[in-house]
Amino acid sequence: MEGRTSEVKDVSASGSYRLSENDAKSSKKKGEKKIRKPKFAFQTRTQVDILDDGYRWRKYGQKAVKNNKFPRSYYRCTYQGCNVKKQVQRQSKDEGVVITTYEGVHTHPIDKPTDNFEQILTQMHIYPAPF
DNA sequence: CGTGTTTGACCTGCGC
DNA sequence: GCGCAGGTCAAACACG
Repeated sequence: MEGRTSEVKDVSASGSYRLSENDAKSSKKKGEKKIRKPKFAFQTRTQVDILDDGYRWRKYGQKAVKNNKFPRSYYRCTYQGCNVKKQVQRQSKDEGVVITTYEGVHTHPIDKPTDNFEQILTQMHIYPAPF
């Protein structure tokens, strides 16, 4: 299987919901105008968990979750200054359903052209933090 | 040669 | 205080 088999129709419909990001990093100062890291959870209907959104990702770990029978994959952006984290988890009920969670925002242009996925990225840009 | 992937070990927080 | 759970990093290896 080549190419991206990512059907984000579910997301386009109404499968995108933002989660509250609790950045427990700057717990020293209080008046710090620290921007929180927006977290996005995408439900994608794909056969493979390797969702290529156009960015470079480096897997840095794989742990199993109790709620899911399948292990969760942890990815991180390899771009300097772009410490964006991505997590991919497969549904135990439906192997065809993959949950992609993006944490943080990219500070660099895409390195690879994407078809409908680029559209999704545009959508997530429309969905800023609920602040 | 560089990049990315893989697995295990390690660290921290919390519960009891 | 110890154990468990979850999460992260590092070294080595494989591949282009």
